[in-house]
Amino acid sequence: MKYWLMKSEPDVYSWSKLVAEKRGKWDGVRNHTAKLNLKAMRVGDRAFFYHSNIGKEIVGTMTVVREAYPDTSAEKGEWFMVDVEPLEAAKTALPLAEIRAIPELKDMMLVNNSRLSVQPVTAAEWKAVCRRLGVAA
DNA sequence: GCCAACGTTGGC
DNA sequence: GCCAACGTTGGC
Repeated sequence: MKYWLMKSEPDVYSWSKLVAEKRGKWDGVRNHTAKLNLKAMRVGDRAFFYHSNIGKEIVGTMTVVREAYPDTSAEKGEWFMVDVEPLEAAKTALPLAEIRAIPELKDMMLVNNSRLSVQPVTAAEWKAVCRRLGVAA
């Protein structure tokens, strides 16, 4: 099983929206590196939901329920989307500023390449973040 | 195929 | 609202 972090601006698509829908379509990714990460996802992989711009914090965990298929929102080009389901809401959201301050998380891509919207997370990072969120790893 | 100019993302 | 970092576009 692999671990990921996926970003969304909450006024576009938020954690609460995903929870309300129970199953969400992660579309709109228009970056090739992010696309490669989407295509590498397998059913059962875990992902953090990160609110960019507003909040700037990790708010919950998700699982991948459908692997990459053509993004229906793309007008041109070959883009992909996956389906996800929420697993657990963070008891305490973990803000970017705190992530930066935690030594074992300072190498997260979120810290060093904040613009990549779909990024891999190591098993160690997954565990450390889950502990801080107060959710099962 | 290089690189300058421009646009976008996203933290501050 | 500003600006740095990164991607993309387009002229050569």
